[in-house]
Amino acid sequence: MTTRADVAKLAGVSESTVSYVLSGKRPISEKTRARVLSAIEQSGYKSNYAASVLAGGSPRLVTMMISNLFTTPASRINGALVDGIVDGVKESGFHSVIWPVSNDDDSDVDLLLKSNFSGGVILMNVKENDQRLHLLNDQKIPFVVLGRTEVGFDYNYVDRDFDAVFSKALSELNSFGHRHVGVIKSGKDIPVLLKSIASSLKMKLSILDSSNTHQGGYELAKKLSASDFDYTAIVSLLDAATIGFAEASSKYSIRIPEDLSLIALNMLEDQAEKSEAKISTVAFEAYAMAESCGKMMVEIIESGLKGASKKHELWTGELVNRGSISQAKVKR
Amino acid sequence: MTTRADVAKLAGVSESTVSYVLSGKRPISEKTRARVLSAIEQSGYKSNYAASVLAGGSPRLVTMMISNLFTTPASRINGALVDGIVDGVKESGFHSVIWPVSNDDDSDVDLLLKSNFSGGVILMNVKENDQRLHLLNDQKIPFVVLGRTEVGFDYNYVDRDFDAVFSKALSELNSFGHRHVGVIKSGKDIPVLLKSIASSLKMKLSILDSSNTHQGGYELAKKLSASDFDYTAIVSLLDAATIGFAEASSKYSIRIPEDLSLIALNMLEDQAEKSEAKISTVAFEAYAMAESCGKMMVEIIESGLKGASKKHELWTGELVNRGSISQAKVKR
DNA sequence: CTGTTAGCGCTTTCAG
DNA sequence: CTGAAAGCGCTAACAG
Repeated sequence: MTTRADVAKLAGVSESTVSYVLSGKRPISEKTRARVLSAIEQSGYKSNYAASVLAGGSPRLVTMMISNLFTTPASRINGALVDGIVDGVKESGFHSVIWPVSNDDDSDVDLLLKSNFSGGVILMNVKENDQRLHLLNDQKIPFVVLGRTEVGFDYNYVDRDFDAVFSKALSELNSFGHRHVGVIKSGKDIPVLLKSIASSLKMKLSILDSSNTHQGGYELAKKLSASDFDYTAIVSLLDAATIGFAEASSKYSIRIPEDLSLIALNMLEDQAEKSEAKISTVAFEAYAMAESCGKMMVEIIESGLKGASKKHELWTGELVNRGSISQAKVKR
Repeated sequence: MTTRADVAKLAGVSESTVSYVLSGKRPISEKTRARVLSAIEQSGYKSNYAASVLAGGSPRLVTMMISNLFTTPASRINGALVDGIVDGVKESGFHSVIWPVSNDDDSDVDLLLKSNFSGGVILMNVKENDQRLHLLNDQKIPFVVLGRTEVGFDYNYVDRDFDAVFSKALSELNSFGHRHVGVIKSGKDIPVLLKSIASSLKMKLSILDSSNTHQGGYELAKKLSASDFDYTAIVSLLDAATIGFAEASSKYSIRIPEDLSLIALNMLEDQAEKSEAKISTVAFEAYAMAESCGKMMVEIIESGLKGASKKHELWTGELVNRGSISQAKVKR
């Protein structure tokens, strides 16, 4: 194991100089920098993470805490989010790890805090009043949430601006003359935001309950085709189900009225792109959003003790109208 | 931050004594042990991971390196494997993290090796002659592979015993009188093992190419129902596709001959259980297998310098016959 | 712009 | 059975 002492000797400088060319925390002449760098190269020196952390260097590692990583119905969103964070963090010169947590056992969270080897943590899939936020906040560990939940104190997060997202979708439909809109989602309640926007636009909403799977959407389509409904457009909050729904007509010859408009809200840009049925969407730039979350995290870690300012970032996404069933104006 | 010094003072013992009650590496009288323990309790002392690693304590952390965590078609297997490892490792008193790696960029792997903060690494989804194995082996970092690949040297792994798995499935079918069997898988080649077992049983195999998705299986069923085939049984290597295939008949009224036997090989026990169509399977105890992998990893880390013995563990799984289409004997 | 040095908190000899 | 003390490799004052 070569240490920074070996490198220093090899380069003919002091040990601290080596540290400083590595951290860039103080000016170094080009000459010595070059010598040190080549010495590092030659010796195959690898910085020792534990030592650096112990000595007070900020841990160049961010931890993603994701519950239900594998239990949620398969949707591509989670993957895009993780990928985005990983890349965002990496671009800032940090690395990230995923810290698996049991869903209903905080001992894992505890352990992470104890071990204290990560510079900060990114939370995903937060539950209502998620206890982890409280723990992290109490321990004064830098964290940012990808998403939001109400906990009674302020914290850093980046999230989709659902207000704007819903507005965009409903306004679009409204401008096409739609007054009664179906909402594809799991469960029977209507998101408050959606409801209030609809009411301000004087539009009526009906719930179309479905699981977020290709098959769920397919079955929904089948059910609808056999029923009498009087909404003229659909807004979907489920990505996988939307694809199943939209493809039901083209692939399995389920008869869905051609003039039924369909706008997906929680769907990745490229996911919509790849789907055979052309689904309109208020694009969810999950990857980019997560990437910015990663960068924000690093920024916060680096700003360190200077007082963690609470930052928020909201993402909307453009309305991408891909035509097909979604372009139809109301005829009936 | 309370340190072991604080604890020592509180308990009225030396610092090293605290360390030793924690590690159990030397005999401690019951009295002092109790005093120390309660001092730890009182002070809320948390051991500092970085310091412990730096001082030469073995890192109580194992790293899972999983490529393609999110790009592979959604199957429940990966999730079960990760969960199993996490739990297995945890039971041994270690913790695990997932180290995201880009698919075709070894810099992530490198970084992990450099930082050198994890006691060992578990590799999943290894490719043919996976470079990571070489890196890990060169660096003499303890690792075990969940799965197998040929790399030219011996290493620790736990894997399914496909030989036995294939044997079980084909023998079962053979005993029912089946002589020509379809094989659901991606791609057109037949696994060598499967082929040789079939030939020793004098059975003929035909490939049924499908993507490993519910829909892939569904479409396969549709295609088959419209074609003339003369195999009387199917062995499937794809979990998601198998479910789609089997449910095609019950849910979407695709006509599949009732006497067509179906045995799934890469399907979780509970996955088969939950599927509506009762699919026979040589159960893949992915969770349990992964759990044992995690334990093996810890064992190897702990055995430490004593020379890393190469261990292998093979899992088969029982044939679970759930009836329905799979119980049919050959009639035609 | 560079070197010296005192720790970070823990593990582990060595010496009772 | 228990203590004292020497580092592990690095960071960040402090001192030029």
